[in-house]
Amino acid sequence: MATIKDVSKHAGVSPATVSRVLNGSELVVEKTRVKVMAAVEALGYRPNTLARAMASGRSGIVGMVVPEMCSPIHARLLGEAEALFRQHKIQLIGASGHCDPAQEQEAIEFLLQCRCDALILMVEAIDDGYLQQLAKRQANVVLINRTLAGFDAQCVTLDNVGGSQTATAHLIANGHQRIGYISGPLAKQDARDRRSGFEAALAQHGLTAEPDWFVEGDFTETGGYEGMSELASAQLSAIFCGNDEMAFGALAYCREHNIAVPEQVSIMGFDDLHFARYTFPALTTMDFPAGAMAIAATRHLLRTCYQIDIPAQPEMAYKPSLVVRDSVQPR
Amino acid sequence: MATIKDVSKHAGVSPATVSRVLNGSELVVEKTRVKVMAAVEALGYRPNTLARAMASGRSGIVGMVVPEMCSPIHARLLGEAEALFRQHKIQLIGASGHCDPAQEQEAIEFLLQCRCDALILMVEAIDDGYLQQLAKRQANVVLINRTLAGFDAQCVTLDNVGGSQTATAHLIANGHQRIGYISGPLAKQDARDRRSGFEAALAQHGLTAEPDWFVEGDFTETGGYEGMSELASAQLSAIFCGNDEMAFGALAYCREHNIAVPEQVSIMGFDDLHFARYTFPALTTMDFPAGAMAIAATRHLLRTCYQIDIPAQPEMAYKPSLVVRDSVQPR
DNA sequence: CTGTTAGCGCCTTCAC
DNA sequence: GTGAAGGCGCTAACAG
Repeated sequence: MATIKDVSKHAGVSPATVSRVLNGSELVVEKTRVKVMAAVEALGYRPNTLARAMASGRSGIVGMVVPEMCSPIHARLLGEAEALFRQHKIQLIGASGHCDPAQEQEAIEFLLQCRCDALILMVEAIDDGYLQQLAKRQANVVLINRTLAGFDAQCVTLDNVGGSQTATAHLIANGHQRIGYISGPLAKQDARDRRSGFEAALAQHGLTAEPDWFVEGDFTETGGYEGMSELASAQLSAIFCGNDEMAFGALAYCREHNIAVPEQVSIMGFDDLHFARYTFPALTTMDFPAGAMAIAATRHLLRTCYQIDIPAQPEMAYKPSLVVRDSVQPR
Repeated sequence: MATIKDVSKHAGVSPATVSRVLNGSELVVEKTRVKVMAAVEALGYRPNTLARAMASGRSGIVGMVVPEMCSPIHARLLGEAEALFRQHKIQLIGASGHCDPAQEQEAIEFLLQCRCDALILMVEAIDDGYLQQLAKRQANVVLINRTLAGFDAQCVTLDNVGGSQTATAHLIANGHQRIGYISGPLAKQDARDRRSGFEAALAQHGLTAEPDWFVEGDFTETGGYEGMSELASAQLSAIFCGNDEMAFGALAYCREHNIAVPEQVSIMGFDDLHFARYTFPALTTMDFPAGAMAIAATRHLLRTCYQIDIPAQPEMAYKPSLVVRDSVQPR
């Protein structure tokens, strides 16, 4: 593969000049630039990103850690960020943390070794202390769905508590009083937040959270299915699931056991996965604007780390909005 | 950030020795190794992947191009490959080609500039000539879902024709004779293959493909929905959709228009997306073993490119298998 | 076993 | 405007 030296020989100039042309320096006379470009064409030369990064101290690489690359919501985050970064010739590299502190840390260290210019982290298991240390080593860090003392400007957050309250209020407004809750794993902050929003809304309307109507799931369809099976005998009029995937599982359980949704029981999800509109009945849920959040994180970095001039300051705090479909009906 | 030189000074040895220790060379006496490791610890030293790549001519990076990072099947491919590569300390970087020749080429060039050791390509729009050229520049290329003359050993394929035949045969075995087909965009090879498998199976059973019962969709839910609307009046007893997403759309249409599935019309999908089991009725479909295929591609590269000793030669040619659920019933 | 010497391909001062 | 020289951090011969 041709190097900058080959090009310089072919064009009869010095490597430095080739470098200037390639980097758009204005200090090159038109005639030379043409000569150089011709040589580049002729040799099919491609600059070596690695060498460029070494010499300039800037890799043009951004690392991103998500819990699971193949979960729909995380894939969306990755996809949106990648597309936008690539428009600016920046490479996004993704790694998964699997909600495990060791694996999250390993992923981050891995990315750091690649000398990423910046990091976008959606990590849930790793402790604050580590992240605080990290911020000292690498200033360009954006956190998704997590807040950290002293880093407000670098956190793209979703108001899980508020979203959950809105959802619960919608249930209550529809006349539901006996509302069950299938939670995500309480080891996760967002699961805790969504739960507390639920309970806050209940309290606000003079209802109390019955421990028997609560089950801790795992954010998967299977967890939702099993959660529903535990709640089935409690004569509840509505079930709020901590995410859509569990709602899908709950719906599957109901169908298999001839529990009519929404006639016998209303079901509410959270996330508004693409698929939510294709369940039967179509799922009423809260919208998690993952795409917008990924773009916000990306734009923030484009501005602060790459000094690319993007008009407006991206919104960093997001609120889920209610998506009304068919799985919740008035009681 | 500490460099190998800092470590060598701190340990009182040469940089080369530090390098040896870090790379597990056996030519280092235990005492030195301990000294070095202590220095590494003390300084919190992390080798610079970029520099290492430059010096060794091996980046430890594999690039992967998929059509869309956020499509479920492609996210799965990425996720599985990433997980397996990372076990071997190899970084996978993903890019999306969006089924557009220019974008696919751009993605590949981008990856090439990062000096990836190998490439896993799921590209559909780019022409054979380009890939053949590419194979000359970079020997370690694995193609997913595409065959290329002279590169059989590096293609992980799915038998779309055969899978489609199996599916169609299942429909026919269930007494269906008036079978509609909602196809993927015929610009894509897999869409064409699936269609021709369908028609071959029809012919094999003495049936002919009615042009009026065929509609070209776009592999999305919306496309399936619209396709179904076109076919709704044709009195068909079964509809075969080119992929699950279109089947989801078709199911949605039926539900909205009170067409009972499978009583009035059976619906068959293709891919077996995770969600297929959560539709109503649960979707009968063909399994696209994306995870296994990603792992096959990864293992192939681990063997051929990284000389990592993995017991068995991975299977490179996959056949979809029938997944019977509830959306297809005997006529 | 360990240190020394060269680069890997590029960018970036500094002179000219 | 352009060229020469040095160095980014590391590995890979080659000596010893």
